[in-house]
Amino acid sequence: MDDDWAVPADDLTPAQRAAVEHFEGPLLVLAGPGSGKTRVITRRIARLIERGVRPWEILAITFTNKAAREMAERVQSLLPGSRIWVSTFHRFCSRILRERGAAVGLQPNFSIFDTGDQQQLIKQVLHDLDFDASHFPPGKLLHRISQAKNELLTPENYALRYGEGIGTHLEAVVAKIYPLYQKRLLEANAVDFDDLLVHVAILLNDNDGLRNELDERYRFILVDEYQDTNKAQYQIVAALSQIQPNLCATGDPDQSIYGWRGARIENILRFEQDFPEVKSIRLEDNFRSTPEILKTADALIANNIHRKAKRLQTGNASGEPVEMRLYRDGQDEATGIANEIRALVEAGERQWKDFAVFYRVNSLSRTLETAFARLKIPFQVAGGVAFFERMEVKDLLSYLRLIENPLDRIAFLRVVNTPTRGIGKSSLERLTRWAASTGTSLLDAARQPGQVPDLPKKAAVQLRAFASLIDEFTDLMIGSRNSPRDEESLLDHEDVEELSEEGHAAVGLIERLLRAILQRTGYASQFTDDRDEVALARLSNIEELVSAARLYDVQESATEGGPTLTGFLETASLAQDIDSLDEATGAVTLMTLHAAKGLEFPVVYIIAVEQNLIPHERSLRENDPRQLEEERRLLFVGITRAEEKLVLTHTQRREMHGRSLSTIPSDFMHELIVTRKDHTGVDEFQFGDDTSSEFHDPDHDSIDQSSDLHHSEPAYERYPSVSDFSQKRKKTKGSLGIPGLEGLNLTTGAALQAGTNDAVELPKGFSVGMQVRHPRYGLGTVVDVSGMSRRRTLTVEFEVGDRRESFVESKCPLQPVGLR
DNA sequence: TAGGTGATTGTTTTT
DNA sequence: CAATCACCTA
Repeated sequence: MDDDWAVPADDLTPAQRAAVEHFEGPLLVLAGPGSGKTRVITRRIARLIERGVRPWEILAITFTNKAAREMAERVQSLLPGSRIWVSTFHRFCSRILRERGAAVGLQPNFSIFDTGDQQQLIKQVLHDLDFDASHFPPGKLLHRISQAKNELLTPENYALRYGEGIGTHLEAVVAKIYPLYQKRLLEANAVDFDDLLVHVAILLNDNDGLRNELDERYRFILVDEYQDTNKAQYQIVAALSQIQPNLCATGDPDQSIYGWRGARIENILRFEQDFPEVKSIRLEDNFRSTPEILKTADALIANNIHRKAKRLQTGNASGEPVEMRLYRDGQDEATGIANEIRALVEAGERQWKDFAVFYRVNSLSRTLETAFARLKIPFQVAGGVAFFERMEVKDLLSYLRLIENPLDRIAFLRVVNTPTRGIGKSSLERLTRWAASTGTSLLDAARQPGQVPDLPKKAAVQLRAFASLIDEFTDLMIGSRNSPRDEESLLDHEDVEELSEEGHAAVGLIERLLRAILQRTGYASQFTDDRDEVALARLSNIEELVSAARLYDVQESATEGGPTLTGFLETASLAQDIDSLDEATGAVTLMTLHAAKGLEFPVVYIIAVEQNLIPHERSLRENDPRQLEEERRLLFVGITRAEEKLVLTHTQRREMHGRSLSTIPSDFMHELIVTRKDHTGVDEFQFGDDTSSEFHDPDHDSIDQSSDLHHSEPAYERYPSVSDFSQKRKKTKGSLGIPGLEGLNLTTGAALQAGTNDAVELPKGFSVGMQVRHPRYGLGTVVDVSGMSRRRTLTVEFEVGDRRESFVESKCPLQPVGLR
């Protein structure tokens, strides 16, 4: 959707123009998919500025960082020099809290705890309260606490509502855990994701002065994706729109897909009651998709009962029918899609970046990734194992966190013995206990280990050394801040040389700090000894983190505040999966349906349209029609991302947790207007040499069973039996335990998995000289085999890049080439 | 104390 | 199949 800013307002529809031109007072824009909502918002902001509103009086909230960045750029390019602040709710709240958090007990350098940090913290709390973590899974407790926070329930109020004897057993436990959890967060000068919103909501609620000040300051507020705001976000927006009710909410109830994390679709539905003076505008013309795609989207969403009916119309030219394909299994599905994409690109019809593949759960990306890699198709994956959550990245970030916020006990415990310094579990236990009893922070306790009873001498020495190390880093940070161009004594020769080779670019604050940490802790050398895949991946992640730091340094040095540790850590904490996506990159995009919101692609595949995935098993459990409707909306969002071509797929069998299970078609299948194609009779090649022209176009063999299967059966009467999942698992489990099989190395673990119910497959039996293929490194030759049994190790020389790698046979993703 | 092993466990989606 | 965890040994 390219905006042509040169054209004034005559490229807008009447409805769009009305939204752009509306000046003061509340405005609700109900925007169907592809109706030019983003363009309306940017235009509107520009128009406000034209009318004399100061850029800093405008607050624009988007759903993603990426959208925020793009929106700021668009406004900038429309009205050069007008910098407006666009951000996500979480980022906005974080900024408020850095400035005004004292009232809720936060210092400006507070840490933001991610899910992993929360888990650690809740485990400590359970430990301290003598609860058994195995009986009260931390994840469940955290979920409850999160729900409570989303409802703005403080620990006290939660206890009042759900305390002993009032709620369920679990709730009673949460009522005990939650207060201490919250106390520990504040003691660590930290917040979790929910707190960012909750603290601000409470701040605004309790502090009229602050509320009025900010209300006046943000005269015009625009909130996108309003259908996905939760109670806290609602309250924040409402609090800032009292004196100046110039609130513009945009969104689409049919695209509300975050109910599970507290989003309230009602917020948008009742906007008109909340702001009686509201001007409401509906954008119903779709400029994105073909009529075929729109028709199937409309047919699907029409099955939602709790919904305001809406027209979806387009003047776009007719295109291909929407396809519903059946494959045999996930492998075939992935290979089939990969082959088709490759063929279309090679025929010159499409570019790689025209394609996107969506799936319901992240785990479905793996098969796709492997197939794409094998067929040498460039692709990018949104999310998956997020970069900032990788172990080595988190370790290094934890050093930074501890430097920034010495009270951050989670960060302390993470790095105090990383890399190992001989500070063991029991020493830390003693340290922690003493610190708690004296009210000392862990880092301060480590500075005076002599005070801690029963601490082994070695541990005491090491703790003191660790504390001085952190002090060193802190000095470095302060020093750098004051004189960023000083020569760094902590940098070793290599770094200095590297620097001078790169010219005179001064190393920025964060990069300098990271390099110092790496150098002084020897962190990276843990991985430099090994030459295995994992170690290499870790090293490259470290590299990537340093690059990210450098990028941040460079970008921020242009701003008034310059780079700060807080800023960098915040960027890392609030990073989103899709931030890293790059439209310009010539690659196919893989992502979850949730991540797809707000995006568009010429060709879209949605895979695994199967019962228990779409709709997801967990949304069927409680037999709650509202949850089912959210699943339907999720599929609706996916479908409406497609511009020209849409292919939905499902399979007969699907691998889950290493088991192959037969699938049930999605209930939504019958609600869609699609052309069905059967690809199960087709032999998709698996290990073929892809230099040959063995490509098999499935379409030529496929049977067009029927077109337009549009049943009108209501879906809600046919909930599936979910239980057979676990039953099947138990049944097959026993057959795997064939005694001695693995020890004799008759076969690999992977082959065993594949051949469970039928005959055990032949062993892979790699031998020297054999041609093999690796999903990432490509073709290679086995040059050495050593070790026995499960230690059996292969060394492979790859054709590309002079690469030589070793793998443990039972674990490596190598495939023999030329075997069937 | 560290590192490895075996066993058990789980599990949507994300800030 | 992972990731995590409790336990075991050097």
